Amino acid sequence: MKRKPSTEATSAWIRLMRVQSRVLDCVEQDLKKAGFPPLAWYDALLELSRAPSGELRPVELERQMLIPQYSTSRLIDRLVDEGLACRRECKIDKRGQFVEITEAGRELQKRMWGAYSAAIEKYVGSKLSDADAVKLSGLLDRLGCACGEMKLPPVASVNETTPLR
Amino acid sequence: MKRKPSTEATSAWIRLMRVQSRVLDCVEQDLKKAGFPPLAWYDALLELSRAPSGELRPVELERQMLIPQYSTSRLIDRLVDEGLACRRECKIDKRGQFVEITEAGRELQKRMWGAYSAAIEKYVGSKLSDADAVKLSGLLDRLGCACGEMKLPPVASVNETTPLR
DNA sequence: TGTAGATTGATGCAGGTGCATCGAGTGGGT
DNA sequence: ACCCACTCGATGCACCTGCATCAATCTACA
Repeated sequence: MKRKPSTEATSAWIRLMRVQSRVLDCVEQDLKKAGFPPLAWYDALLELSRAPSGELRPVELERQMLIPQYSTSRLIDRLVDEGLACRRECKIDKRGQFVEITEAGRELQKRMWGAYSAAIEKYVGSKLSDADAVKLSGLLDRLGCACGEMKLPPVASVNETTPLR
Repeated sequence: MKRKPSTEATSAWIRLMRVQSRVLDCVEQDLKKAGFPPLAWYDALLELSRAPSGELRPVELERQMLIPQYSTSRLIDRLVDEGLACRRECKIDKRGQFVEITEAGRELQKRMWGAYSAAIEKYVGSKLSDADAVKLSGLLDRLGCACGEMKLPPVASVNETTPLR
């Protein structure tokens, strides 16, 4: 229980940290250079666009995106400010509300996916064979399930317009 | 050149993003609960402690840690504020300076490694066999070399007190 | 019904990050 | 010696995050 981490585990840890920040940086940089907002916005827009009638309770969005409550709250503020979503009252629970994606939001999400998917291909797809990508996913999954309920919900439904981070 | 990313690549990307943020969160949480500062401080202290005579130019530190210049500058401010390092003038280049780790800094680095290594064992070591950790490292390396000069320098020298992120 | 406790979402504050820019200092070419 | 381009490190600004806390509302249960 107090074992020292193996050199291999430590080395994997180091690479996990370095490589993901590196790759994420590259992808975000590409998106930014194309004039798009941060990836978090994309994730939120995607979740909203996939929801029935394009609306979600903030609380749902929060759970989908695995980000803290206050973070969701402010992200919604920004989306609303930019006209990508709007708040709608929730009649069944007056504490709550619904957030609905606008046409502009849907359109931005689709345009971002173009740049996003290209970046994924550039920084991941072109570096790994499909088989290796599968191996990598498998190994990562084992780590993920480690610390708490790993929630990787949209994985099954990855399709043309689907991915998010 | 304009290929669409494979489902496998996309799925690997999603997991890479989710799993690392999840695992990193867990580790940082453990350290924070033990009353330690953020991991970035540890990294800096480690680099300094490994440098000959415990001092580095900010510019070196920056290159070791792969973080932007302004970030290094402010991290050093914080370390100095906490008495973990001190600035020393650089006689050979009056633009520059040296940052030297203090005894307190060395001591904190060692204490953090205790908690840090335990966390790595808990969230990585215990989830993967050595063989799988090696496989994971290999796959990640291929991704890393992707976007720019991947600099994973301290990897070779991983030993008892070594790891960083 | 009444009330305690949980849930929803917002916000003030402190701190961290990215970006642009600055002033000081160096070094190479003329 | 001079100048220009470059490097080094700091800093003002906007924004983003984490934390703690708040008010409003809902729910469960006595």
